[in-house]
Amino acid sequence: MLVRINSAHRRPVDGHLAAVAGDRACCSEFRYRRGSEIFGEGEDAEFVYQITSGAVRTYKLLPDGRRQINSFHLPGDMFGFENNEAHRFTAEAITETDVRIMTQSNLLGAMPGQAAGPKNLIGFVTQNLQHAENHMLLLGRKTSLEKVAAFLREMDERLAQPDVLNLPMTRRDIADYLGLTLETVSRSLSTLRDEHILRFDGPTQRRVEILDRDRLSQLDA
Amino acid sequence: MLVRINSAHRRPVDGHLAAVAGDRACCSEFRYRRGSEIFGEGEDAEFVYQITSGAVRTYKLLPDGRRQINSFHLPGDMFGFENNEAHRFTAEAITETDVRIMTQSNLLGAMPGQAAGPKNLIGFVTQNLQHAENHMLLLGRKTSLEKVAAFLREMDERLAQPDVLNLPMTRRDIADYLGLTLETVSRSLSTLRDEHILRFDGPTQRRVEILDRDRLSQLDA
DNA sequence: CGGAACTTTGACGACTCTCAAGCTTCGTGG
DNA sequence: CCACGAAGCTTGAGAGTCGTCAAAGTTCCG
Repeated sequence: MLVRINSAHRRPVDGHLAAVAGDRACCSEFRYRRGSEIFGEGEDAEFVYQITSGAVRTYKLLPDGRRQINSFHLPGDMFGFENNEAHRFTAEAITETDVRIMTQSNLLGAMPGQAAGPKNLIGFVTQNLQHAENHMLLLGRKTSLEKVAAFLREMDERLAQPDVLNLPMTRRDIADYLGLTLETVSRSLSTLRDEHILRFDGPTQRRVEILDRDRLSQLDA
Repeated sequence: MLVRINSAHRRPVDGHLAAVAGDRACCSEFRYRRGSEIFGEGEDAEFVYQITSGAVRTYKLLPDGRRQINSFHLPGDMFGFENNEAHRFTAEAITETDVRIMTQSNLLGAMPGQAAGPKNLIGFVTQNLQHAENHMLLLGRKTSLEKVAAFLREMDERLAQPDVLNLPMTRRDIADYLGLTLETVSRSLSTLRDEHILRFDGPTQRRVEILDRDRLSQLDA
């Protein structure tokens, strides 16, 4: 379910979309409910998205339902750019999520064609590629504990947390990101808790405090 | 070991590098011996490469030596483009390999800044990203037999073989590409042979004839 | 021609998955 | 605000897929 929350002409205040597009022809804002689909694999790619709040998962499915999550997207992240082709994966809101939207063609048209830098389209696609390359190493060659440790380090870094990680995704999401089952994720987290590398904060199991970043790094190969 | 085999001003006759660069400022040619390194992870990215004959593997290593091969590169393929940064993985010649080389800066300078199409840099990086996304699904969620079947389908398609696949890589290379051990790859191939889905051609085990593409596809999820 | 590299196959083991049960948390509606 | 049902999480026991270790045969290359 999609709810429009702003006028189509509201101007963005900061972030990549504005930087990339040169702050023009931008952006509608939309809100997606927890679990709702933003776009589906195979659909024509009409828009590019940037998260203002919430979190998004992008994934592929096998015919029998096995799922591989490519990446999690957090506030500030851009996703859905497809270079004038169909979406190659599905995007869903993990929690209630607000996004800015602009059309792919506006983004392309607004792009000056210059070379390097993280703010242009090549830099954007290259960042995704780099993440995918690192993730292939994780999926193909790391143990379950190493995978979970790497996941926590990634979230720790991306959420830039002073204190407690507030994970938006379920154990199953984490499992499908790491190529594990949710039980194995749970067991690995329990192991890290027993080793006093992390602790769970409060009643929920989604709030995690990293107690020992050094040992966490050691575990991640 | 690197051997120069052509004048620096030989003009390319076809393929991506020429198309991308607009057929100018191109290309020296070099030959690499079996197993020699073309560039190393972390090195400054000076050149972009296109294979004229042979095969190349690109991979990352964990500190303890576990290896994940990102991709195999075959004649016509371009690799090594890094958008003005350091190489993110190592590239090695699998067999004796001839490549065309041009500098990254020439490639960037020669690029007109326009938008879509598979022949420009964004299209090139996007192709790599797409391959990586498919490979994450394979690594995270497919069984050993599905992985080997997918590998054979990929090679069958890319080598565009009328008859027999002549695989340049060892079982260990295949294993490190699929996130398996060489023994598991060997066992899976034997299973496919026993099922009359493929047969080995001649004395070597590197020449494979696909006997039943339909059943091979079914096995690949 | 000889040795190194590669491949296959077997036996065994272990890491991770599957299946299951029970508990906790969350979200919705009364 | 509380209650209830659904969803999420943990933990255990057992099984299975794939990895490890080992040995022998084959191919390749100098």
